[in-house]
Order: sequence, then C-alpha cells, then structure tokens
Amino acid sequence: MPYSSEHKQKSRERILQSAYRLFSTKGFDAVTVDAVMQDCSLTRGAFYGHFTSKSELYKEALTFAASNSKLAEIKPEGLSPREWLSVLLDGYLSVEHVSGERPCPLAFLATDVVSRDKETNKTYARVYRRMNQLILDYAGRDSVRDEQAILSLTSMIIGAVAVSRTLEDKQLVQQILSSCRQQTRLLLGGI
Amino acid sequence: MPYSSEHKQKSRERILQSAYRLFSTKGFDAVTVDAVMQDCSLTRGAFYGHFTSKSELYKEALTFAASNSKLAEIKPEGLSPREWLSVLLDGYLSVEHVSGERPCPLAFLATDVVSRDKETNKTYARVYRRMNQLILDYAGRDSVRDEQAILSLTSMIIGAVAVSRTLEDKQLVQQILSSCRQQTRLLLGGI
DNA sequence: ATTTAAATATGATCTTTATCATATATAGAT
DNA sequence: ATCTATATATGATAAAGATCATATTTAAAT
Repeated sequence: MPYSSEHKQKSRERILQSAYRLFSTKGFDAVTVDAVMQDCSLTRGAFYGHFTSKSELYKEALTFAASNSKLAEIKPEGLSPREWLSVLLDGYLSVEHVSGERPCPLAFLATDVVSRDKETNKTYARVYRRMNQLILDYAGRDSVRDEQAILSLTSMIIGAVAVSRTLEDKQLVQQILSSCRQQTRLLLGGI
Repeated sequence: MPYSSEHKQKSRERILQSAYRLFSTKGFDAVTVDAVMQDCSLTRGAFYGHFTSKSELYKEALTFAASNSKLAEIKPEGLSPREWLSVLLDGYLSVEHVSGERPCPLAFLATDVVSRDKETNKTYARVYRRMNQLILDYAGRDSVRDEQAILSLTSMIIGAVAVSRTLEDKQLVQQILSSCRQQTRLLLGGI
C-alpha cells in the first residue's frame, strides 16, 4: 500500500477545511472545485478520489464545519454550565467569529442551503437542532416553554452573525453584536 | 415612438418582480437570465434593453424588493404607532411571509450578498438601516440606548425568517416564529 | 396606410467549470 | 531494488449560461 495510511484522510480534511472556508465566504457557486483544491495545494484531479461531486463536498463541508465549529470545540473548564453558556454566546457574538475564517455554518449558508438538495437541507436542519439542544442543555432547562424561548435566542444570534457578515461598517457590527450580547442575558434571565 | 410610453417601464417592473422572486428563492447563481425572462414571458434578448448585466439586475431587484416589501407597503389605519408595530412584527414573523413569494430581502439574500460587489453591499446596508429606523420610529423612541436595543430585535426577526426558510419541518417553523413573536413583545416592553 | 424608432426575439459566440480519461508519482510490501 | 495499489496530476470533453449581433415586431406619429 502506497502512502502512509493516514495520508488520504489528511488530504480529505485539508480539502474540507478549504472548502468550508471558501464556501462560507463566497457561497456555493462562486467557489470552483479548482479553487478549493488550489487552496489546499492539490489539483482538481485528486478531488474525485475523495468526493463524487461538488455537491457532495458541500454537504460534507457543512457537516465538518458543524463538528469543528467554535461552539462545539471549546470545552468548559471549572465553569458552571450557565457560565459556560455565557462564554459561548459572547464568543459567538464576537467580531472574531463574524469576520473569522470558520464562522458558524448556520449563519453563513442559510440562503445557499434553501436551493440545494434535500440531503443538504437535512444536514442543515440537523446542525440547527443540535445547536438549540446544546444551548438548552447548558441553560439547564428542558421544559417545552424554555425550549421555545431558546428558539428566539438562536434566531437572534444567527441573524446577528449573518447580517454582520454583510456589513462593512465595523462600528455598526460592534453595536449589533453588543446589543445581542445584552439581549441574550435578558432572555436567559427569564429561563 | 413605438409602444405606449409606459410599456418599457412596465416590462422593467415585470422583470424585477420575477427576478426578485427567483433570486430570493434560489439565490443568484441558480437563476439564469433566461429563467427570469421566461418567468415574465419575455426572452433573453429583451433583457439587455433593460439592464446591462445580471449583476445590475440583482442590485435593482434588491432595491425594488425593499421598497415593495410588506414592511414598507402596509400603512397604519387608526392604529397607534405601537399597535402598528405590533401588526408589522406579527406579519413579518408569519408563515405567510416566510413561505411567500416576496420575502424580506434582508433575510433571504444575506449569504448571497457577501460575495457580490460593493454596490450590492451598500444597497443591502441601506435597506438594513432603513428597516431599523422604521421600527425605531414606530416604537416611538430614539435614544441611543433604544437604537441599540432595536438592533437585537431586527437580528432576531431576520434570523428567524432566514432560518425558517431553510427548514422543512413546518411545526418547527411555527415554533420559531411564535417564540420570536413573544420575544419581540418582551423586548419592546423594555423600550 | 406608411414610416420609424423603440422594444422584443432569435441565433450565435465565447467563457467558465464540472467531470472524466489517462498519466505519473508515492511509499509500503516483497 | 522492484513491484504495485493508491494518491495525485494533467489534459480533454462537454454542457451551461452570459452576453452580443442581428432580425423582427410593435404602435405612435405623420
């Protein structure tokens, strides 16, 4: 067997990483297979050894991003779930997140996802539900009532990030994020 | 002069109408010039008599949608600004809006807009600011504090509509919208 | 009725890009 | 060292779609 056994796996991850970064910045169509492969220093030929099509790549990149997002990555350390949730929300509602290279896929692919295939849609929905569940868990409640309240919270933070991403005015972005940080506290206070 | 004087103007509006409907449903790239023209029973040749390019069409459609949106269209009648705002928000956060053919461009083009040209970006930002201002006016306040609070409100409703659009699960969509309707009330209560 | 400029339609062209077919490089196993 | 399956690269194909060049239709003005 040629190449070390992890080689292909590593390539695959590099492709996914590049793909997500590019997709989330430019959207599906504006990103070519060539561009993705060049971004991770491979060539288009190799691509089809990893994925059967660009569409499949998109789905995989979405899933990949979800499991490697900031939200999923950082782990609580000596913090109560509530405190941890606080940290999490502030991170989500930060300039770094908004203008970073690995933004939340929920915020960045929303429009794009509508038009794509059922599979992609389902993936998106799965990621969305997971996010709500995660926050609900941290908030430490699970009544139907609280579950409902969380939905408006996630709408807010996803909306904030999505809109902020489009705006050039950095000051305005700061204001949006700051406003949402405050609001999330008020909202969680009622839960 | 051939054709009635309003003819071209009417064609132009038909094109914009079709364009917006299609763009907001499928995104920029998934919509071809041909498709837009067929949608309004014209042919691609005629297109370039109205717009210089597909990109220009996109910008114009965005502006067009903003000035013809539900939000801008309906006028208060015997209602106080506050009551009116209530009606407005409920309309925005309704299934009809989410699954309708003329959804808010802020929610539906967010991802798409990032990658497009500066002009489009500016148009989007203008529409966004106008929306915030409008709500602030109806809310009847204009302190910096309130202005900030509104930003989280609009984030929430835009996010809710954008996400809802992607979800197949109608019940979940209902819950999201309902949750946000409640939250907007709480939020406005504090203003 | 004719004329005519504006509006629309039709048939290329030309570029972009996904995907495929084929060739080459890689490094474990012998 | 050589062999070989796997991974990657290169060049080709083909389809889609934006834009253009040219033809045709329209209805106001004479």
